Amino acid sequence: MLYKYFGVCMLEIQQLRTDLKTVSQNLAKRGYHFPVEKFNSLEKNRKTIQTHTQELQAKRNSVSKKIGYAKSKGEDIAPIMAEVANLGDELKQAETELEQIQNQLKQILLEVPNLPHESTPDGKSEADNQEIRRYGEPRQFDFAVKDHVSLGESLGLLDFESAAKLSGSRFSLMKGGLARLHRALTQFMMDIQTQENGYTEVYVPYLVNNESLLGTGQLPKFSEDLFSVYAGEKEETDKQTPNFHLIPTAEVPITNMVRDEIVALEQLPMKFVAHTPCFRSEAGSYGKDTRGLIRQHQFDKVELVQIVHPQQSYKALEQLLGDAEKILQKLELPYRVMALCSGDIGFSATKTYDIEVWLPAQNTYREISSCSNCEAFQARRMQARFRNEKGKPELLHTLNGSGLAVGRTLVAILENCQNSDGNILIPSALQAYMGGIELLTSEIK
RNA sequence: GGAGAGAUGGCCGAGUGGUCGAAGGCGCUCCCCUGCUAAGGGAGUAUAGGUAUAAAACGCCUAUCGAGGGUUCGAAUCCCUCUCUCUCCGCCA
Repeated sequence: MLYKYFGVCMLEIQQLRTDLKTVSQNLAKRGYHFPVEKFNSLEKNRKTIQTHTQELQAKRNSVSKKIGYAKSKGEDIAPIMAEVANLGDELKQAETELEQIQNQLKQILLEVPNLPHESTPDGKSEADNQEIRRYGEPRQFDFAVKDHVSLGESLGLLDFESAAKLSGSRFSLMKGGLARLHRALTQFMMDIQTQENGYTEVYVPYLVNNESLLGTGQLPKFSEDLFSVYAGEKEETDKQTPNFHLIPTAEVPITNMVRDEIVALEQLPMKFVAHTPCFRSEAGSYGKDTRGLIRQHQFDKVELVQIVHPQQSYKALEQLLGDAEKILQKLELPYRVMALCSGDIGFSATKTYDIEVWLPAQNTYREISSCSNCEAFQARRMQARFRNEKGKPELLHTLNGSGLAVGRTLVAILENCQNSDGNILIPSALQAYMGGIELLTSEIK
């Protein structure tokens, strides 16, 4: 296991060793400063210690073989034994040293984000993201628009007070037609993705272990964003390490399906969709989107994951994006597609498109989906491979995207489809999922 | 929760202290043979890391038989802990 660690780093360890300059320059584009000096000195040490350790191991192995051989011939083994008298201690010390240094390297490498793809625009923040296209025209209202909170509350269908009583801030409680609309939306999204876009529906665990989160890149760096779960009654002192974490996105369980697997070429591409709740601590977002359903500790999402041949991943990204867009098109909600800049893409991504839906009450577009190609970044961490054309194991490429965030879609429907009387016109694509109801009012059970 | 059984390469499966990285089979690749088809013969076929190199191939070395520790000159094999799977009993939506 000692030598397995480099499998978990972000890049080929070879690339880091031979072309560190380019790598750190690329990382700088996304605002990450690779600790070059520290890495180099650790690497130098690693090299010396590893060589030394392996020499000692080789010696031990050859001497042990000699002993076995001599013994089988009935020869005296005492002189050979003397030869290796203190080899054991020396070896153990070297192995320990090596392990320590490997661990230090591993710690550094696990926190290194993915390299931005060449097509990812350079930039520092959200402000530098590039608009790719727009769909639909924001509707012109001849009355003062309400935001989704006032709409929901005045209909008596959205109850933040109860949610706060039950759980606290950043939770919500929906009733009647609104709760049904929420359910209808998820069904609608799932049906489109499975029946029209070719995704296979999966039902996944909502509690996952550390390895899974390490695999997709949420750990070790972003543990403060997660909710932890400690099973059963435990002593306080045991509570250091959680048994599970609640998933922040279904990307984690779905993508990890291929962790430590070698899949057959014919199985590619793999396309999965799941509807799950997502749980995020939203640490560090104090004061941001405090009103309404936009930023919650718990929200539902329909998640798309593709596991593909490396040569296909950018084509797959465009396809995945289109699959997510289709939902908004069918719901007739105006949106735009943004290419995130190097400073704004997520830890595991090389390239990310955000879909932003029009919210009239905020008079702006807000993120409703994020579609990313992670190339081999997650696959390397997960040791997720396929057997390529030459029969050799090769790292897969993984992609994920929301198709869509259900709560935010609900917000968009409320705000975009509101009438002057505060009732909501249900998009025609959803009416079948609402038992034919066309207008959302306070009356619906 | 109680009692038992198990985890070995892409797959199946042998292996209870020494030249075992692992028999045999299946699958796969290449070659030969056979006028098709089927069958047969031969060779090859794990992964990762290190070393060397401009880079690679070959070679050499190291690690890996669920995971982690221990015993030993030497562990797939013995001991301990954990995880997972299976069977039976109990409990349970």
